[in-house]
Amino acid sequence: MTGMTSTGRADRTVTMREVAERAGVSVTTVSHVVNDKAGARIGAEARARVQQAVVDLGYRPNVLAKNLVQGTSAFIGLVADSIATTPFAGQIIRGAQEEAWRHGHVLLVANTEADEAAERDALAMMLEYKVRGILYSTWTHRATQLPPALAETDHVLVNCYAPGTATRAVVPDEVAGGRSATALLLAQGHRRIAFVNTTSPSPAREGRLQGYREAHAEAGVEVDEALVLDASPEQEGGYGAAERILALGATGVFCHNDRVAMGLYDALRERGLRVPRDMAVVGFDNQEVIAGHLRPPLSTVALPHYELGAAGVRVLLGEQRVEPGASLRVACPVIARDSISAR
Amino acid sequence: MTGMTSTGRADRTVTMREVAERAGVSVTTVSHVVNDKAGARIGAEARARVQQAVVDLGYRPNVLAKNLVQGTSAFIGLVADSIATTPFAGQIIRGAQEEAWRHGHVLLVANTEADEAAERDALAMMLEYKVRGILYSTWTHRATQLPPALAETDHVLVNCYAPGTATRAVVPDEVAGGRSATALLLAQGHRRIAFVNTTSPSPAREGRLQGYREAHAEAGVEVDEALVLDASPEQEGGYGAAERILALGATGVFCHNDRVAMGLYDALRERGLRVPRDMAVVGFDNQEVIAGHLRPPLSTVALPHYELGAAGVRVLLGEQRVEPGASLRVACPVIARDSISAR
DNA sequence: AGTCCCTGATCAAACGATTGATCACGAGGA
DNA sequence: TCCTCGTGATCAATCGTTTGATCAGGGACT
Repeated sequence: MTGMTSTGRADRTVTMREVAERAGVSVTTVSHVVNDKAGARIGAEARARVQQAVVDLGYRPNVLAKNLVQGTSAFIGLVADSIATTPFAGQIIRGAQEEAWRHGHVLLVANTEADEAAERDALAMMLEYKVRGILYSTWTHRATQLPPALAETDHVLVNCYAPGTATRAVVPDEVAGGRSATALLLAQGHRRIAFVNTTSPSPAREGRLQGYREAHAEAGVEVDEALVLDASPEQEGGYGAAERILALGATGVFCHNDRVAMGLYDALRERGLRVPRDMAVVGFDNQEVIAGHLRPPLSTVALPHYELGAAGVRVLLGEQRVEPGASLRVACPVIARDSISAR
Repeated sequence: MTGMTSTGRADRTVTMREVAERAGVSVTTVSHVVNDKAGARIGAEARARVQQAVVDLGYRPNVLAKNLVQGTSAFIGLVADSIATTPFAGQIIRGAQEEAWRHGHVLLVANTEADEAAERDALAMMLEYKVRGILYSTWTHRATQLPPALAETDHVLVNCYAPGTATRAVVPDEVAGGRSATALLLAQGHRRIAFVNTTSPSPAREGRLQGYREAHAEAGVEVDEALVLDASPEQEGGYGAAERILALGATGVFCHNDRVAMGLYDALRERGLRVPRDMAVVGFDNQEVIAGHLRPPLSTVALPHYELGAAGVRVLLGEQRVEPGASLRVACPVIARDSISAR
């Protein structure tokens, strides 16, 4: 426990008692000084001696001991079904971590890769660490079932929701996002706007479609249902949808996501068509690696992953109120680039 | 501390003493049963009573208390200069987290976004939690300076290194990676292979170039230095390099990364050229969103981010030995797709 | 001189576990 | 009958803090 490591560093851990001895005071006094305890009466001289001893010895308080006696921990658990299969899931973590940090809390992360046993273990571990609460998040926005252990502590759902329960959730506002994306094209004067939706049922599919319709309604433009297509939500889907889109006489396309848009770009280019002159394109997700660097850069709507994580923490800590069973909808910001009007 | 929350869940935390009382035994006995303590003599009957009490009460051991008395914590700190600016930094976290988990440890993550104050805070927090050690990681593979606080505990560098120190590091094997990428093209019979390197000095730049040379040497092919170009390491760089590459009469290109390759694809397509018929292309990074979904899918070399994180943990825990001051080089796997030979 | 009240600091009991030492007791051996 | 030994379980100290209660020693006031 004590001694030198292979790298020659002393790893003796300095305790409060040692500080007290060196400063010639009691541990109580040290505690008071270190924590700047309000209402504690410490003489200027003793205070100085303690502070000196702290730096001399390189004392670091032991948070675990502190937590133990205070009965509170500053841990927040984050369980994710997949940390990094997708680029932006990381942003949820980052948002949660930074927000937790701001409130003096520490994030305990576990990725379960949708493995039920791993999930059970992760939850058990978090409960053993007496977390203040748990954020349960999924990679895609979707409905989910809650593991029973979650009931043992406070919890908030992030990027998912549990229908029919009293659980609070934080999710992206798909409808408003779809509306924004469509409005972007409508504002450029487009009237025949194709929507390449995903084939898989999800809040994103339903929500963005509804947004597409609402935007048309707001602009007083009738929707031609034939313009709404389905395609697999990847480059291949967009590539394959090009033919149909062109046949429909659309002048603008709202793609379910940026990858679909990327595939569509390829297909258009192969036909000698230019974006946005021959076809205006809007994506969804703002997947940095893609959207910002296509030719021309893609207009899109961002999924607020960072904000989802951060808001989740705020809800958990009671900083932001959400009714039991309700979902907090986080706005999806519009990122306008050159794919809708040449500059 | 005790009571009902807004979600109607009891958050009373059950202690070992309560289990002991219900089972009619001492806490010592409970401890022995719960931990399956070898050498402890417990009668079958008492053991059963304890186990029953544990499930009845829903007891969860308090790890913090356990750590305190045992003087060890199961925490490993991971400080990253940027968790999610890049898609794959998340993989380092995932690798570290899962490997830590496998060894019964828990990861404490902090992202500092290259902010020195944040970094100091993060390190302080980790030291206060009495971490077993710290993984210090950077987003790009590069040399770095170590913050002083790192010396207070055991540590390993991940994806970076500190020249002139005794610190151990885990980094990708850039040279071997560059060699593999080039060999892929050489094996297809290409003899004039352009290399679009990055403009910014880095181990990646130097290493991959060296690998490019070594592969040629191994194949007995002379390198025409004119074939080695520099370009900004993004889509734009690849797009802009196309002209020069074509002028050089190259039949294959090794791009510094997948994004460069993506830009090059665009430029080639605009000229009516096909990959790989007219030009074979190899990337680097295996950035999933891009490489797997270009047309045709891009052959590339993967950066082993997951492995870097996992290996970092193993080195820290002494599972894998690395000499002080040395770097463990992790292989970069080749991902062969259709961009080098049509199928 | 006695009382009251600050001020500055210490005492000692927690917190929830682990663990070496100890104990009660009945069986087996001499 | 006495001693030893093995079994099953408990005692009590400990880990590094926090915190309400307590204390010593002066003034200031009556």
